[in-house]
Amino acid sequence: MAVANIFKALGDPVRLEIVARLSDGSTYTIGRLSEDLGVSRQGARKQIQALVTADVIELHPAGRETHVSLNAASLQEARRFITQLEKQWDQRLLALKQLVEE
Amino acid sequence: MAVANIFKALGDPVRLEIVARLSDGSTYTIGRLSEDLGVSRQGARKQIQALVTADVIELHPAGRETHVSLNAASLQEARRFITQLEKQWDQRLLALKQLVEE
DNA sequence: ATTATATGCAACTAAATGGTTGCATAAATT
DNA sequence: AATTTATGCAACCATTTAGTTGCATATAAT
Repeated sequence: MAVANIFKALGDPVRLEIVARLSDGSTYTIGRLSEDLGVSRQGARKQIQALVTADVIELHPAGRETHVSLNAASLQEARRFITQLEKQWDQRLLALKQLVEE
Repeated sequence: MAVANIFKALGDPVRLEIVARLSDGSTYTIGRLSEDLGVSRQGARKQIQALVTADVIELHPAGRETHVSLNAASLQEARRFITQLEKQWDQRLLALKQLVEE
């Protein structure tokens, strides 16, 4: 289950906050992004790295700073997975309803 | 970020498999559900408990067995969260595109 | 009553996780 | 050239996690 890695990456308050910030499309440097997360810069950096490893965000070095951006494809994959589960669920409910109405 | 707990619950292969099975709407006992997951019954039971704690599934005791069912509301919450992020992302892309076209 | 089944509970282990601090270094600024 | 800034790397620590095994217990079947 490759998508489990994406969910896992989203399953931490600090990492989810990072992703939420990036989803506004702005460009952040690692330093900027690390502010106000309630952890040290290096603590934030580790979570950023976790998101990179899970392919949820990307790093783009530029001079002495590094820009961070979202990989929207991962979000999409996660959403599609859930949508698929919900679809099965809804179909089951429909089948049950029809059974009762007979 | 309450939704982080749901993502965390989905962020493990065994747990995600459990959720995927339950999404077909069938009723499983804990024992049935624990089969073929590649871990011991107690190992599976711990993951089931983790999903219960995260409010992703529910247990319904019945005699000597316990039935397990999905809480579709949690899935929906997770999906809606991602959808919201994607929305912001898409709006940003649109704004950038318009900027270029000027 | 005995046996089989479904489940629960507890102790234990190894590895992963989330966080820290300290120091190093490359790039930009003065 | 000296300083400031942005970042990286490594060691360390406490807690959580994912898994195990062993034993207990309540319900159902024979």
